[in-house]
Order: sequence, then structure tokens, then C-alpha cells
Amino acid sequence: MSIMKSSKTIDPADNLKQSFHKLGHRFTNQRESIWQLFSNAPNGYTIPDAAGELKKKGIGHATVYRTVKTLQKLGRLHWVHDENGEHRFVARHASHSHMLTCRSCGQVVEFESCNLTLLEKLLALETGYRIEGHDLEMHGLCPQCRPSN
Amino acid sequence: MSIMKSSKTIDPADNLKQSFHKLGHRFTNQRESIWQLFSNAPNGYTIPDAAGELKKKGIGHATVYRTVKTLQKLGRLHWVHDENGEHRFVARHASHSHMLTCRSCGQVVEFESCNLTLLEKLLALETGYRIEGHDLEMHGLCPQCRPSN
DNA sequence: GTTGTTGCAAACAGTTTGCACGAAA
DNA sequence: TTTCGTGCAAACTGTTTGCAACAAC
Repeated sequence: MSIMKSSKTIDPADNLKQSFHKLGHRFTNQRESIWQLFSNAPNGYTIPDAAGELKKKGIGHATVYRTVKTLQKLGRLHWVHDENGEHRFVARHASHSHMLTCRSCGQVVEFESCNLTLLEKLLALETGYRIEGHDLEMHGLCPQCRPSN
Repeated sequence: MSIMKSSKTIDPADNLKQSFHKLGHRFTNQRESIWQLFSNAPNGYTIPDAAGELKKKGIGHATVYRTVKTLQKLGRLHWVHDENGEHRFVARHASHSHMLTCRSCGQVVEFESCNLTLLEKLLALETGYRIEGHDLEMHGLCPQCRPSN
């Protein structure tokens, strides 16, 4: 059994409309375009870069900022940290997933498994915190960027 | 045996000078002040907030930005994500550690254990990546902010 | 004395906000 | 028709850079 993304896939694109409606938001052409851009970009985009692309379609950058925030809230976008610490936003296709990124070319691989529930329980016991969640990012070099030895 | 920070503590403050020298950097009063500020702040600071504090001592904000980067490179500072996604920098007292933050008051607890080596090996096998490291953050509510039930 | 570091100011980049117009429900 | 979303521009915040004076070595 693989630990890669596979099961429990998020509602496909045509359900995006309903996701917006559930939050009381409208589903506009702009919002669909913005989601399409990220969804088709395996390495994601920083917001300024995405706004640059979307400007070609006449979408203003303020709209991009506003929509990325909403898509984050909906769990559709997830960020990873660039080399320089910038946030790059990547489409998320599973309800709980993490990202493995290549520090050289930026390629992103999504994975679902993480054995952190035990750690969360221990931390809760030792600290008294109510643990609500975790953020995990893996980084390294992808097969193409890795020295071939 | 606790999973909290305890063992393998980083060189204490008087060795900070040597850490800078190892990288060919000078150890100035400003750099010491900046480290002191973070080191004494359990919840850390965003850079603008830290710069605000340090301005009282006549330290310019450009110096704060430059020094925080260096302290990061030295492994002395580590960031956590604020509620709004801002980076808050926290002093790190162990060579490998992660942060558990309270989403309400911002309190930060440092911990060392994380059982991620197995996951890293599996991911390497499945993806062909050479895994170089991981970033893990836990978040929740601290005992003071947690509803008392 | 040499060279890296600082503070200042200015430039720059990233993000948010106000508002009249337009589009979704 | 009502209300929310959009684009534009302006304001704002965060970050970097150039440079002369200064301090660490």
C-alpha cells in the first residue's frame, strides 16, 4: 500500500462551486480561473507570480490575493516554503496531505501518510496543550536534480 | 524519559561569539543585543516588532533584518507561523527541535522528539527524492487558553 | 590599518483597502 | 433587484540596498 496521495480525494473541480456556496460565497469566473491556474501548476505559484499570469486574463491582483485566502480556507490551497522563505501556494488534492518539495527545481509531491498522532498525544500529556493540528513539510532533491551517483 | 527539550543543548550565549567567527563574521554589540532580545522572549517576535524594540537601543531596522538572517543560518533562530501566516522568530535551544505554539496567546514550547525518519525512508523509496530534512510545527491551545472542561 | 558592520534614507516589493461599477443569485 | 465580488488606484507595511562613518579584528 502506497503512502502517496490516492484515497479520499477532494471533490473534483465541478464541486468547487458548491464549496464556495457552503461558505456563502459566490462562484465567479475569476475564482474559477484562479483555481484552474493553481490546479494545473504542479509546482504552484507565489501570489505575485500567479497575479502576473492572471493579469493576462484581466484579473486584478487584489482579486488574486482575496481568492487565494478563500481557497486556503476551503483547504484547496496549501503553502510550501521556497528556498528564500517565500510562500508558494500549491493545489491540494487530498483532505489531509503534506508536501515534499525539491529545493533545486521546486517540484512538489503530495503525500498523505504521517505518523504523528502518537507524538501529538505525548505532547498533549507533557505540556497540557490541546493539540489541534500540525504542519509538516519535507524537502530534498528530486530524482532529476539529485547527483546521479 | 521526556520528549521535551533537555539534552544536547546548543552552546550557551558566551559561545555565540565563536559561532559568528566560524562563519567569518564579527561579533558586535548590536548582534549580541538582538540575540538577547529573542533569547529572553519565550514567544518570539516578528521582525518588525523586534526592530521596534531594538530601535530604543539605537539599532536600525536594516541591522535587525540582516542579523536575523544570520542567526537563522547559525540555527539559533527558528520561525513559527502566526495566526495570520506571518513569520515569528523564536530562539532555539537545541540543535534539532520543533515548536508547539498556542494559537490564542502565542506561547511557544520547544520539543525535540519526532519520529519521522521512517517516513523519510519510505518517501525516498517511493519518490526517488533524496530527503534532506523536514519542517514540523504543532499548534493548539495552551493550558491557560484552553477551555477548562 | 584593513575590512566587515552599522544607521540612515531611499528604493523596492508585497499586501490591503476604498469605492464605483458589474455580475451572481 | 439585491448583494457580493471585481478592478483600479492609492495607501500601507515589510524588506532590501547604497553609502559614508565607524568599530572589530
